Amino acid sequence: MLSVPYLREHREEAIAGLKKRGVEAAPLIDKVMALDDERKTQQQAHDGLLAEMNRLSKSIGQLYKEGKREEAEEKKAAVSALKEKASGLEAARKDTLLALQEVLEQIPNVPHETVAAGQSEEDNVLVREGELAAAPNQKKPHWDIAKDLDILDFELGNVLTGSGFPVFRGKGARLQRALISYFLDQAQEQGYEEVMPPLLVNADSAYATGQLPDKEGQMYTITEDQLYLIPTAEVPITNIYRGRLLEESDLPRKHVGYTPCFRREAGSYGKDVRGLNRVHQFDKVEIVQLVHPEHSYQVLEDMVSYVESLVQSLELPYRIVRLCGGDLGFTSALTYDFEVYAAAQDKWLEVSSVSNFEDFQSQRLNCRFRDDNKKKHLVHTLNGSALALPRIMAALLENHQDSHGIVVPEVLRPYTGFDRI
RNA sequence: GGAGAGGUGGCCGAGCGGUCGAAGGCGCACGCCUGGAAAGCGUGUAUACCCUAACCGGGUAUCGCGGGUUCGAAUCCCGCUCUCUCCGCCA
Repeated sequence: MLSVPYLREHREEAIAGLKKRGVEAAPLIDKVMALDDERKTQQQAHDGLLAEMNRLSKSIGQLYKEGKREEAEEKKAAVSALKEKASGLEAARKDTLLALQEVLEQIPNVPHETVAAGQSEEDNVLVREGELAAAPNQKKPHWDIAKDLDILDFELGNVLTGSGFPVFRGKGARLQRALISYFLDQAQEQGYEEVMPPLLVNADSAYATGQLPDKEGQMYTITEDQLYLIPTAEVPITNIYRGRLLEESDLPRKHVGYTPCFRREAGSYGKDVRGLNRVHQFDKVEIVQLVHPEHSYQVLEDMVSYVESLVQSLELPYRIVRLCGGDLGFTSALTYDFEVYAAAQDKWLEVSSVSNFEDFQSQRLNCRFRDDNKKKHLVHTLNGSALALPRIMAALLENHQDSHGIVVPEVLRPYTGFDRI
């Protein structure tokens, strides 16, 4: 979330920026200021009272030592009286703090200056486009080819779990694993440290990366233990740094992780749900960086280039768009989406989202670094899918098909052990 | 899951209910010393928020977390949590 000092010092900038999201921020910011002022006043009163009580209590000890019992008893009564007053003040202060928190949680991140105003994906800006390869001579949707080749079973998933839980099998499963290994190996070459995090996280973690409270309905919940299935590896990986104080020389921290991701996708029934286009459990390799604020936008571009190189290496037609204000995630300041073209469906499928959150996440994460002067600053966090598997699989099947089956891209062959399906 | 032991500052380690944000040591920083270094000596060395022009000074809170007792708690009581040891169960 945004910090109060930021909102104080950059009020107009924040209002203008948030307008690009269609958010009317002025009333919210005013409320933040008012609550913060109230909080300060209350703290002053409360602290003063406590100081008085502390002074008296100390003197009581002294009085007892000197044997002045009566005087001590008098003071005891005085402190007791103050105590009641103090607890009232404290309750009020807590309420104010909670109210302040609540308002802050409603304010999304301020979009970067390059973000266009806009309401939906219609307003996203095309950044660049890969070459469109020659269309395959056969155009079966991936769910049909997959069935023909017996590499993917949607019906079986229905039996085991429910819709949106496909079962990969045979060469399909092998291809899936090849993609994961390939993506992990590539990221390691770029200096990302691999991690295998837990797939369940607690509420603190979900809160720090912004899944709670805004996106609670999107996560599967283990109510008995108050845990959440991760919707993305971003959550556990970023939370490695929750509450941490780093040295400037520790930066950047670069991590890559493969995890299954679980999403309820509530409210999206009927929208592009065929085949692998939208599923409840999917595999994804995620890259995460924590960097010095001065470098975060350079790093964002680097991450975009890296993801682009992955998509290119898979010989898929792609395009990169810069999300407009309205399409931007709550916590992001700037996001690039990667879409690949699925030839048979004649559709663009989102396969990666690369974002700079600036210090919006680290504020909640409370992850800072210390510079040479021992001053502490919030780090900037970034992440990106590199890549999300199902739609990559869909695009591979649709774009690399011929009448005999599927041609496996060159880079994956060392991993699959076969060049055709 | 059961039994026991324990969680104190960057680390180690003291701490009777009162003047303890916390002895001492190590480490670290700066200074002195030295041709230079080591040793030695000296000084300093937690975090957050509030007051303040101030990274000077002052206030409040923090000794795993949360409650309670008390005029006053690192010190007493209760709950939780984590670590270690033993037992049970188990991929």
